[in-house]
Amino acid sequence: MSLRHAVLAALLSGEYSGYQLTKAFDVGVANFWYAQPQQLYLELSKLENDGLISGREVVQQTRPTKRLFSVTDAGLAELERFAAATSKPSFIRDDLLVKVQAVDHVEVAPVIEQLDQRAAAAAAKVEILDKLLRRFRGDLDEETFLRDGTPIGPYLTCLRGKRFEQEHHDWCVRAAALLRDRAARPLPAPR
Amino acid sequence: MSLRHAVLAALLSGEYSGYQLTKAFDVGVANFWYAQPQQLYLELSKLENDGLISGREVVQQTRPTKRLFSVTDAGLAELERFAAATSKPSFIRDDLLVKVQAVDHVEVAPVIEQLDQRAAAAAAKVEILDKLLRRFRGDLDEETFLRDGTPIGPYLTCLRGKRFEQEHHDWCVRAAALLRDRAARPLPAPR
DNA sequence: TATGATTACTCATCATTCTGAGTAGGGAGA
DNA sequence: TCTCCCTACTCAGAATGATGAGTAATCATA
Repeated sequence: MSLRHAVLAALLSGEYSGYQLTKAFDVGVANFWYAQPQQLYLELSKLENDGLISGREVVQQTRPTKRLFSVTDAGLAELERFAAATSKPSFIRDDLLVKVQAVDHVEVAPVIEQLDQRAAAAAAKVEILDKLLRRFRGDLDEETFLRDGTPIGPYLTCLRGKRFEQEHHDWCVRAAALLRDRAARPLPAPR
Repeated sequence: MSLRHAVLAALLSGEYSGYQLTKAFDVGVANFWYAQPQQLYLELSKLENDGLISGREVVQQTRPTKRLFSVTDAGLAELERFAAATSKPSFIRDDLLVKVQAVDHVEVAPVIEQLDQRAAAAAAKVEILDKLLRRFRGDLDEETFLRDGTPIGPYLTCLRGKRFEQEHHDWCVRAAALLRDRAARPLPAPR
């Protein structure tokens, strides 16, 4: 039950509509959770029913009416409780890694292609996150911001996300180059 | 539907019983997937029913009888198909990151404590994976192994896992130190 | 003046993962 | 000898997440 808390945590940065959240979940928030729009809308209504967030309608002339949500005191208390509870260990769960694991026994070409695609996507993500980080810290340099800037939470998760993407990128590039090289040269037949 | 393929990929390295797999899923295999023992046993029986793996009973004197599974030709074909299909984007999904995201609004102490615990766990994981990597490559140095060694798949995923844990560790240590420092000094009240 | 993209959401259902509770025998240490 | 831990598994059901198919109005582009 943690999309729940991811949404709560995301709403701490201000009021958001479901739609805006779906956008945020594509960039910043995706550093610690990811979800489909439908899941977000569903979670938002559950959270509202439970009184952890409250929504207010905003009528717009040119666009459909939207509902902006913000965290209630009960929501904050729930986050407090959640933050103090023990968390599950983190782990990677990645289709592509499964494919690489099997690469000695299956066609390499499609795997290499996917590694290339991933590398490109990760690089793009790094770019985006870097911009986000710069926007967070304004004209402060990183060291200063980390010491005194606020909010520090989103900055730290963003930092983690950027590093993750960078590592992912580097690994993809390296693995792709390597597999390409091995495929080009004759090798002793894999068992 | 990918625990399925993770299990298949794991079984490529040889015959395993369900129990042995649960152990492997705690170390090497956890680099690309993680699952509870119960899930593994269930998945194994499904895979066997679908003819993707076949099991043989091994009676032991001193321990309970076990079943060792290996990938069938159909299983290999399924992996082949899977490897060529497009994969979903990877992302972090981590409770602790959610907590850090909210850290400006909740008690820091328990979050810091969890960061410490995570850092320690990640360091231990790095150790384990490093040993695994050394065992994989035997007396070859890394460069040579990456060029010519086999199997290369497990080595690459292991490498990725190690990097992930290392990054995770570093981030936890840094974030904990930072939050500790900020908590010790008086700061402008968070919004 | 179509066409497609964008904002803003909803509903239903399926797939997957997680959790708790058991079973059963052997070995090791107090 | 009592208890706990390790091997080796099973079953059922709850919780969580993913997917497909809509609705409906506005706006920009061709």
